[in-house]
Amino acid sequence: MSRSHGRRLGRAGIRDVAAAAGVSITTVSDALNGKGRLPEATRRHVREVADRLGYRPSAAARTLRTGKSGLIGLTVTTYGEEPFTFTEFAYFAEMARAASSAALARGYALVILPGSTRQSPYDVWSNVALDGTVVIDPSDRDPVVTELVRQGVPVVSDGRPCGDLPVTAWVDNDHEAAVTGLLDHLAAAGARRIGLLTGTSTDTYTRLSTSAYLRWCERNGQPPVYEAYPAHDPCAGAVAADRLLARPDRPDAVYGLFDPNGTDLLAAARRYGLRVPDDLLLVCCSESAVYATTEPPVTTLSLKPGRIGTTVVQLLIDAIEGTGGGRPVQRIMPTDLIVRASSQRRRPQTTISAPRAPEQHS
Amino acid sequence: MSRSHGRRLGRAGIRDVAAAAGVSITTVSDALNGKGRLPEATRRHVREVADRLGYRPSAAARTLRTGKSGLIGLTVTTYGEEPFTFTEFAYFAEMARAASSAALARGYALVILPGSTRQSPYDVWSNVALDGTVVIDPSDRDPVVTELVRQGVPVVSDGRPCGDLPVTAWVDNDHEAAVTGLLDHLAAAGARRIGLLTGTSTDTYTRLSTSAYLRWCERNGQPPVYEAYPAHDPCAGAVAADRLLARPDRPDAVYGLFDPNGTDLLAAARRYGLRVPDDLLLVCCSESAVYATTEPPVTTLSLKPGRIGTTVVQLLIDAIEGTGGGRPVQRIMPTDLIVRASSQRRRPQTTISAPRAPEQHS
DNA sequence: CCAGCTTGCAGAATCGGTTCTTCACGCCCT
DNA sequence: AGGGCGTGAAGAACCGATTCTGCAAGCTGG
Repeated sequence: MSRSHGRRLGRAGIRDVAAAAGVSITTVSDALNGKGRLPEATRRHVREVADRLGYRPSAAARTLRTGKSGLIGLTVTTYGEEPFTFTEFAYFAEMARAASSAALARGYALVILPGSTRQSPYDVWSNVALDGTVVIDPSDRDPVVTELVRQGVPVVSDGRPCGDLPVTAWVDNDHEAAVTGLLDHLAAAGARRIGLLTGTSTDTYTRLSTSAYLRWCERNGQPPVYEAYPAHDPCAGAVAADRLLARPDRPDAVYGLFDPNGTDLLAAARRYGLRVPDDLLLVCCSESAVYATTEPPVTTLSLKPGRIGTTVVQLLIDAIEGTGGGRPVQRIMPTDLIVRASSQRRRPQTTISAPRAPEQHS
Repeated sequence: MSRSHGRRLGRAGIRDVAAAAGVSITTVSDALNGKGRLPEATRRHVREVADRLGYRPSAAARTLRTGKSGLIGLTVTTYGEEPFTFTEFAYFAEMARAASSAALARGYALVILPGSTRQSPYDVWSNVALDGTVVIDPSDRDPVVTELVRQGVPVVSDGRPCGDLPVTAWVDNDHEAAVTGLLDHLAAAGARRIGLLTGTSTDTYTRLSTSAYLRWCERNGQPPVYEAYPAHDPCAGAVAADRLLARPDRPDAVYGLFDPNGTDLLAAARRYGLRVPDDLLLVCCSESAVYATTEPPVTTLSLKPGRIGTTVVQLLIDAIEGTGGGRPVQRIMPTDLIVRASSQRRRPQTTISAPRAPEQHS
């Protein structure tokens, strides 16, 4: 049974299968991969023997030979010490979930990698064979991206690349349209002075959203009222929310760019005795479901991270497999304004009904 | 400059470096890996040439030769169609973040893999070379785990394995102690009849928590009051919360086993005109920061997923590298009851205070 | 002066598949 | 009978590193 190969404990190689089936390794490979010219009988026989031996082809050997690993990198640009500090935790989680799902559906797996790279050629990045990489919020002249592209590895980014970063493709929301639409919505609900809670960092999301706000203010003859804070600091948000509502030119509506802004603003409003939505209209950008059940429920702008994750992966795999046509692609994805009580002057429905009325004796 | 190898666009191999440096490939390998007997001058020279050529060793080749890929699988048992449907979304996200971080710190990367496997030897699982795998909530006789162990791949699980699943090691919370402590806390706050919102599924978390509740009730002479619902259905939770508060033997305190239970119960309490915490004490198990800013803030039981993720990965890498002693290991991790207003009869502090106390992270 | 050790490096086997090339054989057709 | 063709399968190169073995030169000590 055992060949000269001396049977490494528990693993059968292709040579073992070949020997056991009485054929050559070429035949085994062809039979299992559906290639070559083999009668169905031989294929079946080989498959049976392989099954019996519990044969698993070596991923490393296949990758070495074919140059395809079936692995896709996923990385997010980080600001602090931690490999992953997400200001948009729910966003990232959902995006990663969808991306992973889409990749799996096409036979690829996602590898989570750090945003930075050590200079040495022996960091994690070069220790894993990647067919391509997804980069979330790439920074200007990102060294990882530059290096990957130099190596000929396709890179697709979530978020427009800053500067002249040479990504293969990118996907992003239409942030300007989203902010404009949202401000129009608030204005239609009666807002006269809309404030903004924004960030101090220079990523494209913050930049585009803020400039869209400023332009909207200009077009509508409203003086901008905003507070900026370092978005990666969880405590700073609450302070900034407080500051915004403490201003002498207190806004009568606020849009918060980041996920926790909604609860922070709600808390700040309570402290100042402001009723939402009566005294203050509220919208924030969030993927979190909790805003459906806050008191009052808060209108949110969803960036649809699931759709983004799926699209990013599709584009990347298309590029990897050469299915994508070839030229660089950019795709703009729609956002979704989920209107709830916090942004409507006149509450749609004040009587509270139970999901299943407990007593229905009328 | 170019050798017989015909310079594949953009990639330099070890042979190219050897040729350019005027040494053998053995010397290049040894110099770059700090092995062999080489004078520092030669090492430096080789490193410089390698840098100049932008040499990156092939991960596939190294993996094939050494048998180590530096890759760790991460998988979660799923219940529905989706590769990832998390009832405990925040839990999983934080756990994965910490696990990824810990792995990266030790030179490994995490690969996200589906919970199931297609029968064929050609699914994603066998297409990637794994040094080990982390399994979250493995089900009874999980085929993936069984197969991996058969292949000699170390497997560490988050959550006690059901049945006689042969994992290398596992990590879990002390769910019984957590529930008992939490119920004691509620009783100390004045609760006379504590209700439970639990799940219908049979995973160990649900099982252990529920049985701890039942035993506590028995010990304390309180009749159990609970409602169970399919935890993977987001809507069912709100209905179950409502049902629990609609019962004739309405509890004066409730513990919810799942993350959304807090907001659901808060909403249900509002519908029935119950004030929290005056008429109803509330605790739920959650990793979400939103409960710090709800009205009122809700006491939560944190399972400390960050710590679990870190520990799981440490144990796994120890097993991979043989550092771990060898024998199977199980580790019980503490939980953390974050006491807020919802579980204290007498509100600790009603006056308006500074924005928000920095919440303890992980 | 030479055995014996150390130092510095090269050769070649090896990991386990994929795939290109070759080849034997049987059959059909002329 | 023999050339051409189609079929089934084997041989061997190859992917790009790691690593074991070997060997020449230089040095030391008896």
